[in-house]
Amino acid sequence: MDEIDQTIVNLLRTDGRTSYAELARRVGLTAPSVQDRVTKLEKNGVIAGYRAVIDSEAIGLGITALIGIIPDNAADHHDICERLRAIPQIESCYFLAGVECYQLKVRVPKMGDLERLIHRVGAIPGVAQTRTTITLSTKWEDRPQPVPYEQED
Amino acid sequence: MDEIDQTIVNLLRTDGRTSYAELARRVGLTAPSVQDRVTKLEKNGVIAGYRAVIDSEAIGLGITALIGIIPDNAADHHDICERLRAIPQIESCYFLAGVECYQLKVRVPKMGDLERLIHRVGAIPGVAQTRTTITLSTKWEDRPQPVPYEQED
DNA sequence: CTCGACGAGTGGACGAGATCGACCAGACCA
DNA sequence: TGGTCTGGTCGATCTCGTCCACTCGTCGAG
Repeated sequence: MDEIDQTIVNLLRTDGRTSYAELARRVGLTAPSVQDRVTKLEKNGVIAGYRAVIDSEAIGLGITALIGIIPDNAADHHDICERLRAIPQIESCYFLAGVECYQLKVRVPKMGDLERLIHRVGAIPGVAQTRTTITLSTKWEDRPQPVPYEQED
Repeated sequence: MDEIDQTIVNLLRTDGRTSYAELARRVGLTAPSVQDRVTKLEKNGVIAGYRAVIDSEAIGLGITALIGIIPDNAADHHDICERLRAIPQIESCYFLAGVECYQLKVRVPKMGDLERLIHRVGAIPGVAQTRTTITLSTKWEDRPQPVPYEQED
């Protein structure tokens, strides 16, 4: 993970379809060696994948909400986590330090879907309470910040 | 935005580097026509971009936190939003319905960076109070859910 | 000091993919 | 009926991805 790798990561982070040839030009190497570096970054898990960024409203997922989960004392966290994972509408799931020990980011087409989703989450054993907040607008999301200068891997 | 477009979007959403040729095979068209569709989807803003998914710990951003902002009565939301946008560590920013009218997702290398960040956010005019929650672990993040069956663009 | 192994990069060759222009078929409408 | 528009195919060409052989430092062992 040297400076060249960082540049590659930064470039792919802002445009995941940048070709190896283009990356090679930017970092001053040839395409095969860049490809080699990228392959290693993928193997090491530094690059976990590539995604198209989709406008969720455009594909009918107009409603975004945040759901906090307060567990009860007997909660089996592994079980809760697996049950949450099975719900496709939950796009992100964070385990938090606090009373609300999970926060979910969910997207649904309609309010009715959100209501059903909240009930489904609330019905998971170990979930004592949920607290849902609607997002009125997303100012921005997953904006890549530059890789800070990094020691070693 | 017909069924073929949805398939293309779903494929690119899970693997943003899928080639046009591969997409063409999957949807039963030729590469040029798929390319044409993708170009239109990009123009329409349905596809907003492509990103490599990076393991933030691997690049030295080991700490993720959620910061809620409670504004005061005189808050100028446009101004707050712009000042927040200027802070690179804020990867996502949602405008919420609730007492905490913004929620930020931030990533920093060290706890000290988080502390400075909280002070910086708290110093923005119109911000009455902030509430920060550390994420102990990210179970998953930005998992693409399939495009629901959709009426029209 | 020399030898061999190894990691990282280069250069060339070849097949696959991207891209462009020309052409075609069906829908729609005057 | 004929014109136009949209969305598709086909084929040519150029670029890109990918594999392989080779080179060049570096490093440790003998």
